Amino acid sequence: MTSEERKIIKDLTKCDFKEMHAYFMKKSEERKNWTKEQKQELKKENEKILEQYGYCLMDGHKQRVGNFKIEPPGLFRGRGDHPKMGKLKKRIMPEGVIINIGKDAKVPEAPEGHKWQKVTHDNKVSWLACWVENIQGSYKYVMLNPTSRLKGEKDWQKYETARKLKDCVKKIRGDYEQDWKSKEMRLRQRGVALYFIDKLALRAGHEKDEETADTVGCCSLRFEHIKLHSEWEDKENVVEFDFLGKDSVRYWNFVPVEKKVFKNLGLFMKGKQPGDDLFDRLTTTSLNKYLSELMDGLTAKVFRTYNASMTLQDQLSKLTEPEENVNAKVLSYNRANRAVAILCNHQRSVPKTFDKSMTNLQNKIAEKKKAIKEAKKEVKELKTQVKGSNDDKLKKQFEKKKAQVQRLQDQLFKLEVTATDKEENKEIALGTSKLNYLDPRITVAWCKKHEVPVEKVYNKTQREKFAWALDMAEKDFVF
DNA sequence: GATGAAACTTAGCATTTCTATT
DNA sequence: AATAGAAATGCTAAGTTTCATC
Repeated sequence: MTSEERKIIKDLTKCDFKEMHAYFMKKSEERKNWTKEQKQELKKENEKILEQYGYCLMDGHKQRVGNFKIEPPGLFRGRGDHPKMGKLKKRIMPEGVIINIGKDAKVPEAPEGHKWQKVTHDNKVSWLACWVENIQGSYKYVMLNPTSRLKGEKDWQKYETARKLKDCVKKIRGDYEQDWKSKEMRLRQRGVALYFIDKLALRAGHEKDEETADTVGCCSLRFEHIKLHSEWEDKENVVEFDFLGKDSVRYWNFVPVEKKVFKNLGLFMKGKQPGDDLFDRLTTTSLNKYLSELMDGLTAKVFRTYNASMTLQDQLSKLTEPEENVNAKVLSYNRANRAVAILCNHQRSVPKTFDKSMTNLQNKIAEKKKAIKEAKKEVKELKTQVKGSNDDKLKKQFEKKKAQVQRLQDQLFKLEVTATDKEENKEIALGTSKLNYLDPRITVAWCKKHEVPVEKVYNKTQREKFAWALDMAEKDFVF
């Protein structure tokens, strides 16, 4: 609103937005009712746009660009209780866009009547274009698609760093346990924080300003975010975490900890009140500085990658039964993936259609069971008929029916596995960990060992993204 | 040490596309 | 061929990390 409008409108709850809402509902309804031809036409248009703007040439190789469309104007929502919710996100004009391109490359033309803010040739960064967004004043970048060589190499590097941590994690753990009894408060706090980051896969948690939603990570935990329970459900020294993390997703967990950790936390909280930092002597910068001294490339987030991938490997070996069929094995894989998602607190809201699709699935299962019952009955009948005759045709029919029963039973098993998987996955998101935390070489090696086609666990895009790991499938890789 | 710019990864949800079923 | 439901993809916000400057 303008300042004039703000004088008139002071309480949004007194505004009636029904007309606006109806307008957009109508728009979306209209779009839904487009004819097949119109939809085809739109699809073609989009393909043309992708062809023209969706690729770039990097070191002579054609690469897919990730986000080549400028973000359109609109109302900023933000996640959680965001102080800037509802602000107008302005349209970006070419005059606000910087182009980063090879020295000798042809610079794309700005839209007619406009100029780019600047054209640079910085080959030390990966972005192709950038602009400053008006809500937070932060930079937005046009970068390459995850399937690109550049991103793939970066991804591989990330997992190599995590693998390196494996060799020194024992020492690091020993060190931070020592720090729990240090004379210096700073070191005690660092020791406990690092223990949380390692054990619970918490994010680093840097300080944020008042202009963003109030969320925290490990280093920014405050007094009110934990509660100490000397006893809780027959366990001792339990820490209750309750805070909003990235994207305002709630982290709520009861964790039994070592006595020394428990006592230290009591110490850190002494004399403090809600609003005070739990780790007042610790910042992400100092923590990362310390970590980088322990191992080249080590930062707080490496622990998340490391523990996620280790959990996957560990759970895969525990859950996979070599004698089971492919569907059962895929369920085991998903369960291992799920263990990681739970560790990393990757939640999702229950899909709107969850109950309905669950019911549908149950109906299918019931139908299948009925079909099996009937087929079995027919098998039985045929069996008695076959016994009393020498009819080859009848015998063939009998064998065929038996095969059908087997097929139906396989289908039933698959449905039941799907239902179990779906139910267990109701409020858990697997995608994030699969895409960002799990070393694909573990997955690929598991597929090979257990004769599960890679397609069962990675879709097309994922296979493209992890092409570098799939290529290594010939070698037996152990994390 | 504090602060902010810069560049990159990670995140959940809405929309779009695909697939199976009728 | 139409349609519903599932799966894939797009979108862009929200993190982490590093580096420069005071």
